[in-house]
Amino acid sequence: MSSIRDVAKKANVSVATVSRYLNDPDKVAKKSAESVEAAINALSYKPNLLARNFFKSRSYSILVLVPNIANPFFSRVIRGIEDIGQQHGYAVLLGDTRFSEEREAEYFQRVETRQAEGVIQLSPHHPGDWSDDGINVPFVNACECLPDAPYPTVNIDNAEAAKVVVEYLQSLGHKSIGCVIGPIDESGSTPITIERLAGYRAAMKTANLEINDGYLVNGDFSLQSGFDAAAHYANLKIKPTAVFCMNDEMAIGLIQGLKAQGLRVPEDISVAGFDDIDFAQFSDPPLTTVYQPAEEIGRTAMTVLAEMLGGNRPKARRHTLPTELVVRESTAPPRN
Amino acid sequence: MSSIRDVAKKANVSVATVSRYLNDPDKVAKKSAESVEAAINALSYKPNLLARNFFKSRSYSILVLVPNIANPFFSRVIRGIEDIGQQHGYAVLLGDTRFSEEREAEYFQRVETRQAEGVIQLSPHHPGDWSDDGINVPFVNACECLPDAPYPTVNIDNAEAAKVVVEYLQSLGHKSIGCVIGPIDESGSTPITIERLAGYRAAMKTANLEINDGYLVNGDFSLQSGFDAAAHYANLKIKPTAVFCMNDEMAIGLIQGLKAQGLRVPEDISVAGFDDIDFAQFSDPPLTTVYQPAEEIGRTAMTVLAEMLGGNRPKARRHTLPTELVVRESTAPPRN
DNA sequence: CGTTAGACTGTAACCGGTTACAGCGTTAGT
DNA sequence: ACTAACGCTGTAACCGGTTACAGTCTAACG
Repeated sequence: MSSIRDVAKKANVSVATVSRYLNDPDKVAKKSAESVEAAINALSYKPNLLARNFFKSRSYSILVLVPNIANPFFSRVIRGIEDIGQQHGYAVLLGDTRFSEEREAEYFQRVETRQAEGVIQLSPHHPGDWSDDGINVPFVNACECLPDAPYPTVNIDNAEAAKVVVEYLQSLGHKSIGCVIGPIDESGSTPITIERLAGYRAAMKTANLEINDGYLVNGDFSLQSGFDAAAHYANLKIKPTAVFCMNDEMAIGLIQGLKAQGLRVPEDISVAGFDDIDFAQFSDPPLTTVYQPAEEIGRTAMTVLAEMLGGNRPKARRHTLPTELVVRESTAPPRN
Repeated sequence: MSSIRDVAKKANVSVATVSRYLNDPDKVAKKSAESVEAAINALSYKPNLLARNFFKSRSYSILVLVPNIANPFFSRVIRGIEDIGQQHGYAVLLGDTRFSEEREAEYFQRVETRQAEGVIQLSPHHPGDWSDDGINVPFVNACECLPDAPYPTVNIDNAEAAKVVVEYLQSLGHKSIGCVIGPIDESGSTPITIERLAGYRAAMKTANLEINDGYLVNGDFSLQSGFDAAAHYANLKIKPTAVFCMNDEMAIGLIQGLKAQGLRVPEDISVAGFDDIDFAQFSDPPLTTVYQPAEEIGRTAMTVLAEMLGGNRPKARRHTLPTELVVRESTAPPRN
């Protein structure tokens, strides 16, 4: 493998000239530039970025911590991150933590050892979970943000969005509205579940509607857990006439489960989801849900991180992106 | 930021001793080890891996080129790659190429400049597309392999798997069997479409069944393209009684499209997919498809790449993983 | 012609690890 | 007591870029 010194020798110039040619060609005389170029081609020289990055003490990489990359919502966020990252010259290091804090910590090491310059976290964990002395690395949280986080966050107004969905169900005339919730951690670090639940409760309270026992079912954001929830609802003596699911997978699973139980959607029970993943539009019936700008969340997070890495204080600490209720056919007025 | 020399000074030993302590603690006397440890803690020293990697001329990263990370099949493959990569100490650099060869080339630069040690390609492109002198970097292709590729490949027997699906449809009594195919590149570099099509044709030929004009519809692996294909089939005078789709998204889209056209699945038309993504089980009706071991493909690809990076010739050049027909309810015998 | 500014270039130090090699002290063997 | 072997340690070169600084050459100016 040829080095810059080989090129310099071949081109009869100094290494400094070669380096300058590579980084700022205007600084070298045309004649030198030509012979350097020729030497580079002759040796098919590629600068060793390991060396450059070492000297500059930069890795031009950022780490994305994601609990599950197979989740279509997260993978869309990552697309957005990747897109802007690429534009700024940052490579994306993937950290699929599989909900394991151990793996998360392992990955976080990469930053402390300079292999990544910053982190975008898609889970609700604080980086303080691993190092006591606060956050000493550029860090942005997207999607699941703890309240009053001491770092920039990019997300949507989960409580408000959930409230809008539930209010929409109420506007159709529903009074018994169930909810399939996401996982709840006893440590309380599951903000999106908590926030969306708060939105649900707020909407119910404002409308003076009661939340019966059995309306709330635990899920884990998977299709299967939505499917399983159907059995629970089917067994209730007084069934809800509508169910809000905290993500689209659970909603789609629930719809299938309800059908398996002999219930029709939306005639017997309306179902609404959250996220608006691609499949929402093609479920049967097409799913009423809340659109979350997944790629935009990723793009914003990466933009903010790039700002921080560029040495600037990010302009805003909290970025709240708009959501939009998408009404499709899985919701309808209740039968009288 | 403290360096190894700071630690050495504080611990009253040489940098060599500190380095040895970090890499092979048995080599240093207990007394030295203790003072080094104390110094490391006092300074909260973290070795600069940029420096280490530079010296060792290794990045401990591999690059994954994927046309679209938001595709649930690919993201499962990546999970597998990531899992094994982590075990071997390799970080995964994500390269979402968005089907752009330009982006692909940009990412490939990372390898030539030593920022990644090897590549796992999930598209059908040869690395030779970018550099003329063949493959000089550890390279593994997964999912979409060109025939006679001069590098290790990990995939399934696409033709055989497609044949099995179509034969299953035939065994139900179907004689008019359509096919929603994937994108076909005029340059011919779309192996999975070509192979699955070959399997479809082979099954039809063996059964002495004709492939009418209009049976084959172009798709692009998206839900929407499957949905659109439904209109085409609905407009045919003689409709197929069954349709094989080259992936599950198109199959799910097709089912919804057919319903929108007033056709019932499977009563009027049977539909089969390919991949067995999570949503297949929860479509309505649940989708008959071919299970592809996505994570296992990723794991195998990473294992092979790690072998190559370890300096070993990979034991096998071609890894063909088994598939399995998964019969669900989107397929049934044709009426009368 | 002398001076000076400006364009370009080369030398060598530097980044922070790793490691070859030489040197030291201790112990064991004769 | 001498030597050998062994365990441990420190010095300094090295990896391949970047860049501060000093130096050379040319052109323009008075």
